[in-house]
Amino acid sequence: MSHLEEAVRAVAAGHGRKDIGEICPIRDVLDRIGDKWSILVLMTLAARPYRFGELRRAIADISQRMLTQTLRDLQRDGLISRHVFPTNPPSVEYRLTKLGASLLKPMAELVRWADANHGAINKARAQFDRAS
Amino acid sequence: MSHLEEAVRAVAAGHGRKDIGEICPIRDVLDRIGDKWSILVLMTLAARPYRFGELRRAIADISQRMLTQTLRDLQRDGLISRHVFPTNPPSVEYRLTKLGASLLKPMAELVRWADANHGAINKARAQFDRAS
DNA sequence: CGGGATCCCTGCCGATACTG
DNA sequence: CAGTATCGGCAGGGATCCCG
Repeated sequence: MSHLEEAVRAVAAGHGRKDIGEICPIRDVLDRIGDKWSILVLMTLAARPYRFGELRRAIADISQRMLTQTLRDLQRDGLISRHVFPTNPPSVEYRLTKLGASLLKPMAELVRWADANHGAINKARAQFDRAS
Repeated sequence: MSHLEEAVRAVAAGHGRKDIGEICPIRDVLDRIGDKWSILVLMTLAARPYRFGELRRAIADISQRMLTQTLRDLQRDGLISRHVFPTNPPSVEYRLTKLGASLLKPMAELVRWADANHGAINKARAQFDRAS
């Protein structure tokens, strides 16, 4: 919890900067966690390597534009690796890096929490909405 | 990890629905985690209850519009509670609920991960950017 | 003090069409 | 197959003004 307190105090101090990312690497990570598709891609790749089209079919709702962009961002952050096989037609495979795999552990904690508590959340929402 | 696999397979199956939230409560939670201010507010409230103006000063970069909205959403989800004291001028206090406090634990894991690995991420980014 | 209402602009993201 | 390029809608969120 001391990391939290640290971050909090850094923010509380104002710190003279505009970009929270500068004082708090957490934002950086959360921006990736928070975006619409990153997690889904990482979770899918947790099972095994996938090719582009495979991923597209596996996630289904994602547009190819977003899949491309998400993959590039994840690769840029070193969370997945990209392997091109110069076949014809070309074939590209994506897989988790060690870094990416290590992120899955804390993420699984969050998933477990969500799974265990989304009932309570929905109840709270219903009650809140009833009161207004 | 079985929850992950489950979610993955549910998504992979297509499932015939458009809204991921319906098949995967994770999205619900992640949307809140991912938004710009929720976590910062929760982390701040982890230390002690805060009044509205106090929070505003503590987080500093947040606009009062977003603070209001973030607090309402968090309250709606049952993560924080709101206590009005009919003094003059009025005084409103926010504090974590048990549910909110329980979320802080898995979040701390993520924070720890981010803290431990943002160096590797930045290195990966720099290398990726150099290669293009 | 603790908000609500309004204006406005930026960036996310989907749809579509094209390329090696 | 595995992308890139372009257009456009619309929601997130900042700035500002107002109110009890």
